[in-house]
Amino acid sequence: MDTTQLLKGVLDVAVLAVLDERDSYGYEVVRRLREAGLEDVGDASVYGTLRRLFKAGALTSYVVPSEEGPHRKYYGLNATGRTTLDGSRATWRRFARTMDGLLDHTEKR
Amino acid sequence: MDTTQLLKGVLDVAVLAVLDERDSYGYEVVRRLREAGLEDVGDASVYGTLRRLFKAGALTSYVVPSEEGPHRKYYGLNATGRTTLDGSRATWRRFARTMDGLLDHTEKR
DNA sequence: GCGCGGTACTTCGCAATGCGCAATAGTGTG
DNA sequence: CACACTATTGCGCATTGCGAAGTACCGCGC
Repeated sequence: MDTTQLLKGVLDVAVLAVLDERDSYGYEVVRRLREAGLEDVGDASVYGTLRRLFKAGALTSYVVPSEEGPHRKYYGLNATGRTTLDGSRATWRRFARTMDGLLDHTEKR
Repeated sequence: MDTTQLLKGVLDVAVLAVLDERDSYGYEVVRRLREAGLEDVGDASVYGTLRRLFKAGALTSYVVPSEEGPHRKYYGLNATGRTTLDGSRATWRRFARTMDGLLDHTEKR
């Protein structure tokens, strides 16, 4: 089953959530999301989302040269990002409950 | 808060769910979805979704001339539609629980 | 009869966003 | 050296929800 369309609009919150736990860089965010259960998430989507959120002013960014490989571009939440996260989390919960209600209500007995 | 992106990929299931309860036509589907809590759903989206689902072979369709207004194009689930609904419902639940887990896990204390 | 509001559907084109793919580049392993 | 893994960027595509406009049919009040 394809979850691509379900991810729309949710990837933002998901990325903000893992960054709220601790600063991270693209490649690692992908791994953490997949470990959390979002196994089908594409790497290009995450990188794109990070850039978008940064451009929207929700994230800070700093490059950390690594001696174990290529450099890493770390991202972290700023005040705006935390506010966005709180709002999006609430929106998600309202929405998810609405959908649950709709699907439960009509489910065959 | 904008739920447009959240609707992506979910409108299908929502429409299938209300049609599973009983046959309906576009205009009424919109009303029923809004009453169920999806208040921001656009009418063009629903009409589009109905056409898409019909084209995909999940729906039956029959026109009922109405003496109380314009004709109504009724849609109903066929076997394929019910199978699709069952699958999508399960997919939604798995996905929603994954997201809930991710958001709970990282929520501020 | 005429305008108005509500019902009901279609078509058009746009905007947002997730993704595949290719390119670049550094590191360590066989 | 070829290869795999890490790490990022850019390009272009597909999907899909939506706004706007147009068509059309109905009953109601004036």
